[in-house]
Amino acid sequence: MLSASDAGRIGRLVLPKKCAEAYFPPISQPEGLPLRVQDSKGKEWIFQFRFWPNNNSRMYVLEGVTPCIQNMQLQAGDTVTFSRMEPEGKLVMGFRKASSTSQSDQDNETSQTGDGVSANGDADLGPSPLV
DNA sequence: AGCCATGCACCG
DNA sequence: CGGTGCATGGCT
Repeated sequence: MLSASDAGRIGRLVLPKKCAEAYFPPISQPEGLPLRVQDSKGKEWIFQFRFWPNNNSRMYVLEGVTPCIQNMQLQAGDTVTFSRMEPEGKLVMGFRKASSTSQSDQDNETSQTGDGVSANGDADLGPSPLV
């Protein structure tokens, strides 16, 4: 879910650590990687996926999200979802409006391979290995 | 004890 | 003066 700072004009979106390490490629350098993500309209966005050192851990952040957020008219409280299409590894994104009164559910139904998320055989091994 | 949202200091 | 990168505080 987008926070005020996520939706603000800073252009940075803080990513939950668990989500980042589960659905995005592992990165060992703070600069991270440029990610190509496709939305439900087929439009493609490029985000810089990186992290900041925080305490003894990391804070994962998506940079360059402002054009996407503006194009989708997202605001704080709205929910953004990411999924990985296997085996392509293609990233797709969807969003759900926070307006509880008007159920503007979008959900991304690309109906491509139909495989939502998997290809993760190391579920119960603990934290993802780094470097 | 750790995470995450945000404040903020330093650097251009 | 604005942004990046980080630290801190609130909260779980």
